[in-house]
Amino acid sequence: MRDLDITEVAQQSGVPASTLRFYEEKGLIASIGRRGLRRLFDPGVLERLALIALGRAAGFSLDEIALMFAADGQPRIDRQMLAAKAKELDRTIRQLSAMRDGLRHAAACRAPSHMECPTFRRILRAAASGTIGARIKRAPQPPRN
Amino acid sequence: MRDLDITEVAQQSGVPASTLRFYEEKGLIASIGRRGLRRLFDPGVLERLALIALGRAAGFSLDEIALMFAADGQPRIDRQMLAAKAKELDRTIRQLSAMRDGLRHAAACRAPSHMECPTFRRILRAAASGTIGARIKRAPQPPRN
DNA sequence: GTGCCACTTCAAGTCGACTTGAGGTCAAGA
DNA sequence: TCTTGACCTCAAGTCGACTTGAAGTGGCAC
Repeated sequence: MRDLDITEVAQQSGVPASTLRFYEEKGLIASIGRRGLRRLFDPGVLERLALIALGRAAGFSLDEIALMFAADGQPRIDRQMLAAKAKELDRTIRQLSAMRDGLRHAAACRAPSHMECPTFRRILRAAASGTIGARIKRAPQPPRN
Repeated sequence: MRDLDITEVAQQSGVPASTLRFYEEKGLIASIGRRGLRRLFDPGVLERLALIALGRAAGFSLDEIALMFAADGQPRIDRQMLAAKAKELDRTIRQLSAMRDGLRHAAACRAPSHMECPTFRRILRAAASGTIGARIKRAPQPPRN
């Protein structure tokens, strides 16, 4: 398979060219040359982009993902790191599940106002004691377009 | 219960004073007066802050949360909106669960490199087809301090 | 040979939710 | 009365992941 220019990579990966340039600048991907000004990429970049997408979806920052690639360019992913992230995700999932159940109840509840619903007030207390004043990081979001 | 000044609200809610000022400016909370320069709040602001924390934890933006309070200051929460958010959360939860399972496997897998593990490659393909090029919103995160 | 146009670089802007800093004010204690 | 120090305002900065805009360049079709 021959080299791909940035537009082809963008098309095949769904990642905008501006993002590819940004990723290159960050050291997440590397171009193997130029045709004129135009960057050329090894087809392997597609797998790499998939790996990056995977990491992002799992909640890793770009900087963390960058660390997962050793100097030789081979992914060198720390199993402890993965386990830790899995645990973190699990905690998040349990929180979100509780929240979802609460929302569902609140949506279905027949109390005239949510403030009169005991379940809602219970959730509220939980939020007040646990989540209040805590920094929030959000879950996957639909594309902007 | 008597009125609280901003420091008391901060202490009792765990929300920094700077954030309280910010929320007031955004119209999420209201002070009921001043003692000198110092803001005074009705104790009910604590419940309101809990409600805001709850909304944030459920993934609502501050602007969305602001809309949930009618002009009279009473929460007027649309049940459809709650149901929609519950559904959205559920989708997120399922995605995160898949990701967690994948991470767990990758962490435990004995293949010499992740790239040689079929399960890992399957997850990778999923990420490539679904998540690649999609905007990400992250899940709850520990406080910064 | 020449024009087009998609690429290039680099700097700056965006978004959301706050935080930080400089300079000002005022209630309360000594 | 005077000092202290915690609050005040308003503007600007931060963080992460990109996007956007202006100005430049070079391969390719004609």
